Amino acid sequence: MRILVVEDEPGIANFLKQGLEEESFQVDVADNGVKGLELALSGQYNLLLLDWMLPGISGLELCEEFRKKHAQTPIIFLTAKDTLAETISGLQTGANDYIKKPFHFEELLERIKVQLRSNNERKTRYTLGDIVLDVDTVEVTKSGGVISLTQKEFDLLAYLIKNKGKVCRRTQIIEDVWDIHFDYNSSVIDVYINSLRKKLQLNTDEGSIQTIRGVGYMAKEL
Amino acid sequence: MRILVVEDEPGIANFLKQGLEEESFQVDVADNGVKGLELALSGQYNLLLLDWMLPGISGLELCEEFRKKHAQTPIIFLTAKDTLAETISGLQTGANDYIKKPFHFEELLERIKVQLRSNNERKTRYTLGDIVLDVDTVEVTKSGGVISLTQKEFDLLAYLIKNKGKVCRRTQIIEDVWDIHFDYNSSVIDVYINSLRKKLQLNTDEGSIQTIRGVGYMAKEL
DNA sequence: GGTGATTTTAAGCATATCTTAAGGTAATTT
DNA sequence: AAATTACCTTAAGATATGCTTAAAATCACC
Repeated sequence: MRILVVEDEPGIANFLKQGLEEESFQVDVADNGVKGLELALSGQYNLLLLDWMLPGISGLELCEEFRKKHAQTPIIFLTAKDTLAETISGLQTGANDYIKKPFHFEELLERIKVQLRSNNERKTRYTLGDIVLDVDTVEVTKSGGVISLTQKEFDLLAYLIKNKGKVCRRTQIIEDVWDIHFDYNSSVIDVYINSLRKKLQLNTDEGSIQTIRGVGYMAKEL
Repeated sequence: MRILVVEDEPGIANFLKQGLEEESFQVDVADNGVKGLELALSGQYNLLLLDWMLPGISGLELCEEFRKKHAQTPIIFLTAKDTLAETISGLQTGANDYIKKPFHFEELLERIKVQLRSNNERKTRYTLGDIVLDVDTVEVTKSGGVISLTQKEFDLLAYLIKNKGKVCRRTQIIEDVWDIHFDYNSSVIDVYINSLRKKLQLNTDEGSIQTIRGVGYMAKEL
């Protein structure tokens, strides 16, 4: 579960990052609205934690802009007492919850869990290194950039990533992705693996698709 | 909007009833869990406000029982400090939010509004770029000018815009817009997409309807 | 029942996608 | 080291999908 924290006060930002990482979330921090929006739009996060007052783009603007593209991702605002009223009206723009500063970390944590639970009943996004595969939008991005895949390419990649870390046998792949339940002798899989590796520029560096000779393939984080 | 308050302390119960009625909610009060469950199950409420500690059936049990029948109605717990930890775990049983006693009425009110908003989706106007679709008036405008659409065209556009940013599969569209629940092999969707794109002059510029080959279509802001 | 608007079907066309096949490369076995 | 096997890569033919148009069927209203 990846969380993006957009907060300009380093003290609070670090406190959040550390606390959330202890709860085994993956946390990125942006210290201003512009950077925050950029990161958020990369679409790799399961939840956004936004400070209301930010230099550059305000949390409200960030929220509005972000919502145009991503309707699902939950957003929680961190808000100081003196801007509470504004925040509340800001909830109309698409935030899911807010919490007043100063807050107990415990409470924040639970609010996060509520959002993730109610939203993420079904997992819709999978990652492999900096590759993000979104089942809802049928879209694959690598370091934020969209990679255009065909349907079969997408299906195969999805299958491999969903089974990331496990070897997928050729017979399983041909059954589950191609829906062929009898003997086959074809190199379709090879062809598609090849084109995936090309399009995603998978060499040997970061998360890649390994071939397990005599067995099949495996998606693996490095 | 009807709210059910289940609270055994008369002071708090009256305070809530009065405050919420001033905000023009219709409020019923039950002073124990059994009565509360009974009323709740009648299904006439838009939101439940449950005290955690109740004589008879506890708020937790009430929540669990109620959720079996009504998955949608939002539930907010009122919880004393010394039962906070329990409440938090209680959120797992299906509550949507909680608020600690003592609380500011303002905050409770806002949390109620958040729940009612996010749940009720009473949204009547949707936008895609400079296209505005109004469900109430069944009218579509683009940069202010009215575009005349037929019923099916309108339905399809509404479906796509409501799911903006998410891919709508052809099978889903044919189910939800055409109400066809068996196999189909027809190009109705294509025809209607075509006529929408024509009437709305959607080329590639601003917010448009993308075709996701092999899957379906997606309305997307640019 | 007739008329016009709306909805659906059907067919031709263009093109993206899928599959096959064949020659090349790398690993493994004999 | 040669032979064998499995995999990679490329390109071309086959297939499927979507776009467009026009005509047929259906619906709604008078």
